[in-house]
Amino acid sequence: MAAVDLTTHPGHLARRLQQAHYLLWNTMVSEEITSPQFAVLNALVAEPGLDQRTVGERVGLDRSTIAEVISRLMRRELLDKVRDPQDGRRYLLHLTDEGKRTHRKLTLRTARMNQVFLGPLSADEQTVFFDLIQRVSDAAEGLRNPAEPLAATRT
Amino acid sequence: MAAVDLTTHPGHLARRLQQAHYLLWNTMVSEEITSPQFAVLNALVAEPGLDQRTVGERVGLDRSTIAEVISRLMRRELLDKVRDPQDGRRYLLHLTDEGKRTHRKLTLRTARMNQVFLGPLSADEQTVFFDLIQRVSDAAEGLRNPAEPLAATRT
DNA sequence: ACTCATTAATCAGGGCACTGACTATTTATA
DNA sequence: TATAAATAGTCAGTGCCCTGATTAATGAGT
Repeated sequence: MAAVDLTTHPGHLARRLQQAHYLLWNTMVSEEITSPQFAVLNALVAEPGLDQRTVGERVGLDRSTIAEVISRLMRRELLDKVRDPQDGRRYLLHLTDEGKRTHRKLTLRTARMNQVFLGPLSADEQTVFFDLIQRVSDAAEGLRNPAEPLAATRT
Repeated sequence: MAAVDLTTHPGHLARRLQQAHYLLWNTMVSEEITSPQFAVLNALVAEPGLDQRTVGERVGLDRSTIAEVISRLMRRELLDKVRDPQDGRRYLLHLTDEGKRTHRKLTLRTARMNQVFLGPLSADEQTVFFDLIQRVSDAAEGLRNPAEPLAATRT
């Protein structure tokens, strides 16, 4: 009795959206490099020499996941990892030439894919789409660290 | 050179949205039962006696993933699996009493969680949110079986 | 200097998600 | 009826994603 309608569940919709994206990425962008891997390449193009933790922060991956993604990128020789001489705990990350080349190539394809993906929406709707998703994500993320507990409490 | 802004990439946003949801689910709904597992329970409340493949279709999981999810639910004794006497390939799935109880309990919690999750949006915005995500997902899903190769050349 | 807390990274373990290859059963057809 | 095609489910392999425990290096306070 009383089954719910999953199409009114944002979590379910989020999962479906990601699956749809995964599918399109695979056919239109790359079967080798995944979307999270591209995000890491992109972060290192923007800020070469970041350490692992910070890259994870930039692209939204926790310490364990980022370690795995980086090890795969290293296996493909798309980036290098060097101990920080200033701080022996850190590894500093840099793209190889091959890594930069790959990033440039995929940048074009992702742009095309995004157009197809968002094709069903008008320009205005696309703006709203970004805005709404971002606001929901940010708010939920904000609940992580009670820097600003919404449920009262001050002290 | 030329790093892109990931906040304009729907795939990246979709991933972040799902992560945000995962987090909230974990804290507000259950640490034992996951959102996909709940979706399976829900499908079987709506239509008892479905076979594996069809359940997967209902909740948007492929044959391999649904098999894993079901085996976990069976390990927790939330559902039963019986060979279809009419068709020896199929397994027919039914919730146990415990499964029904769990579904009922989680239904309440997910409703509360969805309210928090969507809290940042007005009622109108929530409607738009569902509509936009759904349209994008459906369209991408429709591209699954491309009549023509979209990998290379377009004409 | 020495202890102690913090921090970067790793590891173990569990779960989700896909593809491609394989088994077993059913069904269509030659 | 014998065989071929289709279908349900499993298995192997890869990758993403999280938590909790551990290790190594740093930095602070005494």
